[in-house]
Amino acid sequence: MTPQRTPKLDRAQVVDAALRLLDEVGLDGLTLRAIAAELDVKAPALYWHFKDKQALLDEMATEIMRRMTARTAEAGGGPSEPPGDWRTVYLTTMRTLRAELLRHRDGAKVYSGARFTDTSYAAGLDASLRVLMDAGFTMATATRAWYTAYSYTIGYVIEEQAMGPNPFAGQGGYDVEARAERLAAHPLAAEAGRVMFQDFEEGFEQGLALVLAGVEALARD
Amino acid sequence: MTPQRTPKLDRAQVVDAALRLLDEVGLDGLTLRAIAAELDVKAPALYWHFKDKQALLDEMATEIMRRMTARTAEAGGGPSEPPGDWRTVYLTTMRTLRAELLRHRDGAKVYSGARFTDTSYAAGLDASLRVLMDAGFTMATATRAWYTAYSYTIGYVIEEQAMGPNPFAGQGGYDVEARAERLAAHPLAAEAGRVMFQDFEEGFEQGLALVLAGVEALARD
DNA sequence: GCGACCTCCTTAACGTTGTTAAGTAGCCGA
DNA sequence: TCGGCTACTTAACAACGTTAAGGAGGTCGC
Repeated sequence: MTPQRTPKLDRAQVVDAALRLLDEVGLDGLTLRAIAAELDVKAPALYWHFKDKQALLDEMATEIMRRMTARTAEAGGGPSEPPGDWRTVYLTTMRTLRAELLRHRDGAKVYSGARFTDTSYAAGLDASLRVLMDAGFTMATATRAWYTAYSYTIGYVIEEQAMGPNPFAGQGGYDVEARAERLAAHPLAAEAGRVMFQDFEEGFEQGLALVLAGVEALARD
Repeated sequence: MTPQRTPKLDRAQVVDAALRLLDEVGLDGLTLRAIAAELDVKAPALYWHFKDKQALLDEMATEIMRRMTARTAEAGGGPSEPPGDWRTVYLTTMRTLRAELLRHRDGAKVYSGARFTDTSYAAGLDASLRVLMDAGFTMATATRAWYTAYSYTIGYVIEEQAMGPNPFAGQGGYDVEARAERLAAHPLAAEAGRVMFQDFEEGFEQGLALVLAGVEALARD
């Protein structure tokens, strides 16, 4: 199409195209040939910019992380603004993480299966921990509080996205009632399915509030 | 080797061989040809027992789940025995889940990427919820308490196993100090790495205790 | 202005993968 | 003895990640 003069591609363009394609075809359908086609290029061209497919996936995960820290920073105010309550920062960080993972199909799988290609996550983590420690937490407790919510969020979104290819389908993605019928012999488990898989948004908030309550309980030891 | 008379294989043997091979080669190396070779059989033979590879992976995840519920049941006593404190049951369930995921290389990835092939998980879930509700929890709160710890455990083990191919290597799998040096500009983030990645066993326990504290806080609303 | 060089892509190909089609050895009931 | 079912084999296919070799287009030295 476009005649394209000098360097057609750079790493950022490839990552953008790959993330765009991911939403259409999912992680299983994300082939190098398809990504290359999206960029009007042949597959081996990608090897000029990335060592192999895993390196591209790593960069995609890093990009997701960067967008999350950027959004967290603007939500929580710049470094010179007065930091809000540590609770607000804590909740906002995890909500933003989930939102950014949900933004792409199989986002949590891509994210959790990769290693970051740079240390740009450190600034955000540092800021989060600073807020907690300014509130009186020790290093160890602040880290544990952060990592526990982090693990919870990752695990929650993985389960959430495993329910259906498109999380935007909401309660339509998975037939909760059919599940309940199958489990007629175990009424509690059947009813639990309705609680767990009906409203993921609300479910995430409740679990996150639970974790926060645990942090507060630990803080007043 | 063995002459093998009538039906050489059944589904359970294939699943066992696949789980055994998984520990050696990891999820990426788990090919149908390799699994078949393990069973002295050619790859297409597996299609007699499973619709496709995903069906085999689903069965593997289901088997992991079955082993977990079995171990949880024997740890928590049979259905007729007096159930211990709900806290004990809650903690034991999640510890057993983690232990069973760690038992196989990439166990958490296999587990979280699959759908159960039967409803055998329902009995265990039912029992767990029953204990919580006998302790005074509502249906909604008991479910939320269970699913939050479940998500946390899944997320934690995924991160844990992502650190290195073999979790048994312990602190040797990932160079924590090299990470700290890279993050010299962000001292809190650097130190956090030591807390998060040094001792996964202890780290899991602390996070689990945190979640439990949150459940208790919610219980006395 | 010309050849050498570097950048960035293409064409061609390789080995491996999941999967399907077709065939076949052994058993079982009629 | 025959037909048919079960449980496998052999052969083959398209698609995948990846590598090797080459070529177009620009830049630089001289």
